[in-house]
Amino acid sequence: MSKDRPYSALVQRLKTAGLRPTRQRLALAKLLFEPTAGGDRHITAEQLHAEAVSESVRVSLATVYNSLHQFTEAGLLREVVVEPGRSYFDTNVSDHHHFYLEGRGQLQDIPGEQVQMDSLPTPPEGTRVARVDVIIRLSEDEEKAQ
Amino acid sequence: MSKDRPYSALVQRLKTAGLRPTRQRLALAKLLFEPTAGGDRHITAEQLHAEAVSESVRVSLATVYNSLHQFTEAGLLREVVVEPGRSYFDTNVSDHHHFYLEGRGQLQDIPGEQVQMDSLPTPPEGTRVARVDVIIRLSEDEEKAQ
DNA sequence: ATCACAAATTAGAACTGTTCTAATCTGTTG
DNA sequence: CAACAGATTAGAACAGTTCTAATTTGTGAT
Repeated sequence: MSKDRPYSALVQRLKTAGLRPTRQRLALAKLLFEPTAGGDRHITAEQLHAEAVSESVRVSLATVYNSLHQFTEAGLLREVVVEPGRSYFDTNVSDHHHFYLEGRGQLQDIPGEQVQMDSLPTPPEGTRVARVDVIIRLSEDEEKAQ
Repeated sequence: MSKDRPYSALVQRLKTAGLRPTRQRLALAKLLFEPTAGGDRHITAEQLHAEAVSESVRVSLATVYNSLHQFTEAGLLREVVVEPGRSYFDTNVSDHHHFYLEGRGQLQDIPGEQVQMDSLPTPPEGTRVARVDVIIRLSEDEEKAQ
């Protein structure tokens, strides 16, 4: 009875998204949405899989990919593309943008308000804006001068 | 004598970039920077290779990749990442941003002035801004309503 | 509880775009 | 035109992701 109490919020979240709360999805959701050290996460499929394995959650890489895409479709995650051949998934689905630290392959949220753009151009005929991505690419600052 | 006259500008451009003007590089540069129907290009390595082959330019895919990267390093091209597992190369290296038509995988330039952002956030300690990428993702507009 | 079935998971193969390797060829300089 | 660094090449290798077909699991009805 008390055994599955702590999961009930996540179970609900999955059900609402139309996803059966399986052992694997639950475990992944827990890793994604209940990080020990609070804050939003930016994680790749392989990282998440490694994390799951290291916490003795038995789940295949294929399921990690499936789940990440399902969560994304359900609006629980957002996919961020910053380098070719690797997708990041962001647990922060609110309106915001990113710093990307090129050397480290590290993403960091920028709160939405901190990037304001006036005058978005009007999209071409027959299209509408689906999303605006702003990526501020950072380099490690070698020069400590001044 | 007059035979290689038309190439001299490109030859010069390659030399200036520290690249030997080989047959392959010259042919690729021609395809990239002298498009028949003017305007800037957004092209992937495989597209460029296909184009070269279809114009009977004998060049390997490896060389296309090498050249694209060398051109990029030399500042003749700019790499644009909009979807995982595929890199686009943009012949427009001036300060500007992009529309990306998701369905078609098509990129389109937005002149720099048309996207103005006030208040760029200050980058984290020890880093500096290398570049700012703005990608306006578009969907095909199904609804013609109103 | 148990059944029946759709849905989910799985291992591993397959696939895609890219990079690497080691052999061959080519542009440049003297 | 010789010599050699630099460039090109085919094909293998690689990384990340998706697919496939067999197996397992969650759910709703009984």
